[in-house]
Amino acid sequence: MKEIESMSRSEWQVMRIIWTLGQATSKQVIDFLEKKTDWKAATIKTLIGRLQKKNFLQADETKRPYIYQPLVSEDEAIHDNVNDLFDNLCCMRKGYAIKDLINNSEISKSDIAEIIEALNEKKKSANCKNKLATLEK
Amino acid sequence: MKEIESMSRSEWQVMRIIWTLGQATSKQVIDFLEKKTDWKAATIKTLIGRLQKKNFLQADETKRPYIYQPLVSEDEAIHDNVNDLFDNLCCMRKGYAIKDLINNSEISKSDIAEIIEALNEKKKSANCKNKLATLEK
DNA sequence: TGAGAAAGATTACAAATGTAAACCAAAAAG
DNA sequence: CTTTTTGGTTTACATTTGTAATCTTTCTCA
Repeated sequence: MKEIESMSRSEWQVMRIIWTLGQATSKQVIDFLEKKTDWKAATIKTLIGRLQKKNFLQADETKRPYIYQPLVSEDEAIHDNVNDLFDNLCCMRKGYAIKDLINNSEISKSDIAEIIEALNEKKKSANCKNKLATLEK
Repeated sequence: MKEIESMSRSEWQVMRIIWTLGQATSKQVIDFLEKKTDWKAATIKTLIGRLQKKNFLQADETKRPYIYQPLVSEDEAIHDNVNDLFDNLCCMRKGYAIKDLINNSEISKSDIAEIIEALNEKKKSANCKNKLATLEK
């Protein structure tokens, strides 16, 4: 598995664009990010380069404006990030955080249904460690 | 509001301990982290110092082994982090990610119930933007 | 009270990151 | 075909981060 943790915060921004578009040319990435941030084109180019070096991005170099494609999926990346955040979090807080997250997220009705489904499944096996236990290795 | 984003990954580890304990002496932090990581005591001291400088930690200096207290709550920090991650994520993916998160988390039965409650509330107002809309500023 | 241990402060330094200009090669335009 | 523009590569440099040793001030215990 790839080390998502080694992706820096600005690199993450670049990946976001490419994930959403599926693949993209540097121009596309630059156009989007110049609107959203005040980075110069050169900066974004650097970021793309680093992402390639770190093997998060791959360029199809057969035709000229290269087309960059992600080598990690957004799902995988989000998964790693969130889990890293939630790991070692006592379950009371997890519950709270998930609720908070849901309250702040737009989700579709069908997804809501699926999540409730998953929760009902969970209910069967729910059990909880105490606060301090979460600090142990 | 504080800029949680400026907390580095190792600093986050330190905060974790202090959040969980409520407050802590450097020794407590060091003891925990020396078990969990291979950082030297000096390293952890540096991290504590930086957290103070960044105003995430405050030391009660009235008595001698200082007692360090968080100046941001764990809930707030988690909230900022997760939301930052989920922001600009199209809602299909949010749904998926939340489900994934739930599947990988231990949560208590009562929290599960509360989350389901929150979801039912959400259901009423569910509506969704498309993928590309998430890239706009 | 004096010596050693513990805690806190200062200094150090390499690697990663943020930020970008400069340079070079390929494509588009005239 | 030359010129211009665009995309890609290299180089640059300050700041932050990871990692820690050392120095200094307090405690503590003999």
